[in-house]
Amino acid sequence: MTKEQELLSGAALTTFRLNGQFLGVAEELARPAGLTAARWQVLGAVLATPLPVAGIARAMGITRQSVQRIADLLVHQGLAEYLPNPSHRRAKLLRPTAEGLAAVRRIDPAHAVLARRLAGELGTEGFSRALDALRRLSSALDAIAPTAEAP
Amino acid sequence: MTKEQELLSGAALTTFRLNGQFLGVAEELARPAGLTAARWQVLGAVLATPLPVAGIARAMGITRQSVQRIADLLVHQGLAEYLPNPSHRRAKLLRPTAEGLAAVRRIDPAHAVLARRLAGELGTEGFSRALDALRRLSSALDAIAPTAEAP
DNA sequence: GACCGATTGACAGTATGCTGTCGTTATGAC
DNA sequence: GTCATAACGACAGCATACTGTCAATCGGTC
Repeated sequence: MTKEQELLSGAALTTFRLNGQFLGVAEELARPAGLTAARWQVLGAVLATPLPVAGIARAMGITRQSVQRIADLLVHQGLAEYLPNPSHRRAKLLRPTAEGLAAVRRIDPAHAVLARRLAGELGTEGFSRALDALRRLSSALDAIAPTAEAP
Repeated sequence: MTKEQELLSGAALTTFRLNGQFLGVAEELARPAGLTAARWQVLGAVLATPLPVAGIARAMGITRQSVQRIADLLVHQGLAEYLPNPSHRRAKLLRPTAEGLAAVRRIDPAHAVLARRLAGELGTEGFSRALDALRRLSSALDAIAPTAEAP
């Protein structure tokens, strides 16, 4: 195995692990608010401005179908609602309800505590550089592995 | 939201995206060899030395149940086999068959090409530093969020 | 104004990972 | 040597994400 291959495999494997770790803590943070990590994430995506399901999917980098499922659950749960979209009859806009907003806000304190602890481990500076590294890696993957989205 | 919270959310969100990207490329690489990303990963874990399912799970940082499922599929597919474990009657050791080894080797060339392209984007040095950042982040999460595994 | 391609939501099927629970097997304390 | 505890595999059920397919809608072209 070449050195580059070791780096690629290491990065992928570590990312898989990291994904599990972040998912775990997100799930823990969200549970007391009656949310799951995925629902928190979708709700978070429309906190600032309502978006259609496909738009949320693009913002999150996952498929519309996955977001659709979560969005329907959120609406059914009363944490979000669909608004008519003036510019597209089918693509209704998703927006959190008051209850949904309250749920997200309830997560905030524990989220802040965890963020502070992590920053304590890495140093705010190191934390910031780690995030940069993640973003660069993601961009590089986008650059070399076009997801068949290039028309 | 505090600055630390922005960093934590950004890191989590970017990791989720990165996970999807690495999973996607791994799936693409593995498919021509008749493997999936998960099967490739499990097979890769026992290339050097046979391990019981629970051992693989620990090495990969996921649950034994998930590994068990994949391992059974690999055995059923003829790509791996269970060996009697001298030191534990139930915990049979998983080992790739000749066919399993061949499948993994078939992935190698495309893997090398992709690794080289990614290294071209990031620079080998930058790639290496990115991997370090991933590992530090993972360790920091381990340090502050014990997965209830501390007796 | 009619047509064509792209976007969107709906629905079905599949892969992966998780939790929870149970019986079996090793390991260590006594 | 016995017994409690931990580790392990087996099985069931759930959450998330993906692919594939189809009909409805929108936007631009002619």
